[in-house]
Amino acid sequence: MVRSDREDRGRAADGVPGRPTVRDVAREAGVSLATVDRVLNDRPGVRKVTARRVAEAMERLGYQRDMAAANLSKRRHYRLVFLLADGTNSFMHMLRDAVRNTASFTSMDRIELQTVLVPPFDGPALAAALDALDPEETDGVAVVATDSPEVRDAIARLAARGVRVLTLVSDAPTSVRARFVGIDNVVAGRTAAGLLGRFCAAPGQICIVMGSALLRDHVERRLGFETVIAREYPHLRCLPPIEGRDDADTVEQLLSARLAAEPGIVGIYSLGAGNRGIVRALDRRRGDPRIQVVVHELTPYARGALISGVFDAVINQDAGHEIRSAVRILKALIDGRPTFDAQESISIDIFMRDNLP
Amino acid sequence: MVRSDREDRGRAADGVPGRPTVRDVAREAGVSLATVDRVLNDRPGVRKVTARRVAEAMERLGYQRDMAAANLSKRRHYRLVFLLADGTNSFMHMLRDAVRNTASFTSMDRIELQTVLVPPFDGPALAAALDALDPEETDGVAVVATDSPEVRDAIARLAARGVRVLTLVSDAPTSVRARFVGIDNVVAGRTAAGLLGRFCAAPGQICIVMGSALLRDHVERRLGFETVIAREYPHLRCLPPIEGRDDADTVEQLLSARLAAEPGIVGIYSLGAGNRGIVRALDRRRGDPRIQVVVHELTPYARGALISGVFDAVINQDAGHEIRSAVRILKALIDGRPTFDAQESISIDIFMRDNLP
DNA sequence: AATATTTTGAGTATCGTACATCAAAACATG
DNA sequence: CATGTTTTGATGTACGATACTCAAAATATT
Repeated sequence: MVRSDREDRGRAADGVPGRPTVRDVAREAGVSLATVDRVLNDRPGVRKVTARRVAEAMERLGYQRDMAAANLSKRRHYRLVFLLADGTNSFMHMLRDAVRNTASFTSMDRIELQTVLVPPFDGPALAAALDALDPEETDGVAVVATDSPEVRDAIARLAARGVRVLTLVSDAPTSVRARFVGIDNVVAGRTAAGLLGRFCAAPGQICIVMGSALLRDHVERRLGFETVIAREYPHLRCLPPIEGRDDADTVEQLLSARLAAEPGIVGIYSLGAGNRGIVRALDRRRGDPRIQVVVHELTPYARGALISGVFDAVINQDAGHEIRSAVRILKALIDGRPTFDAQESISIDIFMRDNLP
Repeated sequence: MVRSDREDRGRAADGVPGRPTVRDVAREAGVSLATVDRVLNDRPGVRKVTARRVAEAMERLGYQRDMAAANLSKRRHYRLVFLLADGTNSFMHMLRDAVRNTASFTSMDRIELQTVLVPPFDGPALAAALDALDPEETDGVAVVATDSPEVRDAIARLAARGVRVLTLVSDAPTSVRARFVGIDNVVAGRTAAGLLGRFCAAPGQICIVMGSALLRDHVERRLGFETVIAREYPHLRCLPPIEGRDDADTVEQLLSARLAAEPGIVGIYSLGAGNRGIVRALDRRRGDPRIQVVVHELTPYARGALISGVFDAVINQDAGHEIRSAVRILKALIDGRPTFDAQESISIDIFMRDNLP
């Protein structure tokens, strides 16, 4: 009753079962190694007929280039740059830590990671940082994008000069970035609404706290959230969002004012950073009926607030996954390889007190 | 205002900035390449003083062996075997698919994956399958363990013959498996309780459906679940669990009987497989007050039930992550390398209608 | 001191690919 | 047909390690 399957594409070449090599391809195509090599690395001096013969031979044999050997030979180094936002944003700090952590493991694979910090919410500064990168010394870039025209153009310039660019966490969909690595923020907003809608049994108002309408991820989260609340939870109503610029003090001030002005608030959805401000604003109005709180990003602080019961749920994206995924995708883009998409989708994690990692 | 950090350990060796190689180590230690190689692959014929000199030289230079080059030279293949349960269990099918998918990508790294299916809930059969593996042709094994003495012993025998063994999804903690890859099932049970406790506002009984008390993961989930319900949701009471053997028909039959016998049931926690049986049993009693349902594993079927509103939440572990993690860990164990633990912890995913991937 | 044994050095081939050079062959052009 | 140009072949070296052989040197044993 024990069945067994081999999952490798074990092909017999000569006597040894190993994978086909360039030599096998050369023999199969009836050309020399040099020609196969020329085709493989598209170097000039091969007629298209010959090139096709080689390609067909590779097809027939199921030839797969051994990237480890190729890189060994090339002494190739992948030089990747991460452009992250500077400032007090805890999630950005987690991304920075993740880059540092990942770097120590990817150095074995000839992948070098570099972090560049730019001021937050500042399109021109980000564009300048992108332009400052030397395309001769950079193979790939992952950027937490501000969705502004300057940034789109700077990405286009980099891409035109042969650098692979992808956006991270916050997208700039109209740019020529090869890919976006991050969660679907509309879905994240919907998820928050699904939680908050169930948690708030009594009718009332929901206060949304966002960082900036310049950040695509914030805009998308708000959209998803408001849509689901309006459609599925008619007993709740969303107030116009507070823009706290991801800064705890600003958030505290604005939210305190709002809470004082609107006594009917039963839930808060904070979709950016500055969670300390939320806790401090809530602390001030002890005794009032319990407000349900859903926030984003499982920072150490948010974790504590979950445990103490101030926050009810946290929507999270795993910074480590995102960095590693960005590295894998950039490497694949640079190698001209396909990506393993199933592995690269970043999931929207829900954390409550009970399933904290 | 733009700061920049290099995260690679860029060391200058000669004129080129590359990493130190065996030649550098040999020079630094004042020995020949052959001796360095002997130390590196602990082959006999090196005095311990010399070995120490070499080790110190490697330390000083920060030498890191280039595994890609080493494997190229060794023509090493990592032969890994996955022992999964046969049968109708959808999650096992997802694991099988994940192995197949992963295999096509790991073959580039000289990693060959093989799947062996064994009858479910059958310790002796699993032990026999483990014993049937040829240690000469197997470098690593990942096994969905039945927590029984036969299996523990079989794992010990394999490990003693030099095969790296880890448990997958369901652990056998007292065995000598090098590691467990999977979620913390006690925490998963607690999470389910946190959800069901909030979803069930009215007092009543909770019906637990499990597969078998032989499976460690099921036992642990039950434990976590019952603990939290008893402690935090006193308006709910857990009935003695139903053992459905992960079989839809059995589950349907037993659950229907239970629902008929106990009219006060307000929630169901299904912690094993056989979700079709749950849906069918619930279909029979249309019109009665809505029962909240939390189940495990986001199979295509569970997905449909979430969308149609029969299930309220699904606790999931990502089969793809688990397989890839198992592969990475086994490879690291075989290479004698440290593992990147942050990457390898499998998270407990909560899915509701709103955040389906 | 003579011999046996262990430890070390030097050299070479190999893995699968990249890349450069030079000569030979094929093709095109006037 | 001679000439020029493009395409192809043959060959060698390199990448960073493994793994072997054979001889020399350093120890250990009697």
